[in-house]
Amino acid sequence: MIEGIPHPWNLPPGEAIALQNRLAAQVDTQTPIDLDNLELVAGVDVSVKHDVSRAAIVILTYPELSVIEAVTARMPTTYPYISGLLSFREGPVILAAHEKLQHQPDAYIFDGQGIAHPRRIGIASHIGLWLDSPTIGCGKTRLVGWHKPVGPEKGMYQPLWHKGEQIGVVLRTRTNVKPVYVSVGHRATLETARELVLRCTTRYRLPEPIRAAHRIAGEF
DNA sequence: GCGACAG
DNA sequence: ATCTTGTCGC
Repeated sequence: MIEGIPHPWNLPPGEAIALQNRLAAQVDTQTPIDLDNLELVAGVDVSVKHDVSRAAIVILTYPELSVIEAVTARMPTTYPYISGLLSFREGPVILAAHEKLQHQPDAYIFDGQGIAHPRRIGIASHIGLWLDSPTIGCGKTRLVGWHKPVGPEKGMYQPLWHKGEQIGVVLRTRTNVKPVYVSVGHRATLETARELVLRCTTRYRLPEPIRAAHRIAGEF
């Protein structure tokens, strides 16, 4: 049972923040993702052009990382971009795309944060709760938190801290290339989240599921 | 008041 | 996110 879900998405900032504070308590950061029996991984991304949001969800086999399904959805962009409230802007179009999915992935990797968020409920956590599924946040830049310098080689990482707690890791996915921000979305542990992101990364900075989703979300 | 601020 | 070409470095 998940209290507070479903809920409306077009909430004024003040109410959106109050909702986040209620939902954050229900995010599961203790259940490991079963990497040994993982078969399908999904990548989620949204592009916005001329007030039209386009979401893409791509399903890849694991560990081969071959794309076997890709769905998209588009709708007018209504909610403004407000730092900390990204899920209210991109959530609806992501869920619309999700309804078209034929396969059921074992885990989703989002372009954005999980609990590495001021109220511990970034877009990956919020959508993870809504779908009651394992999700991981993998952002290209930092929203909140601080960290020591990350070693230069692929696989090295540093804890990401915020208000005395570890909210994620800053992970080097490619040697000598700017690291990414990995955090638990929902129904995952930080260790399994970091491991999956790394295992889904080949020769580029971003993990394949996100690259594939980004590519498709940006198409015409 | 000043600076920060996912996509 | 989006506006936008070439260019430096491994």
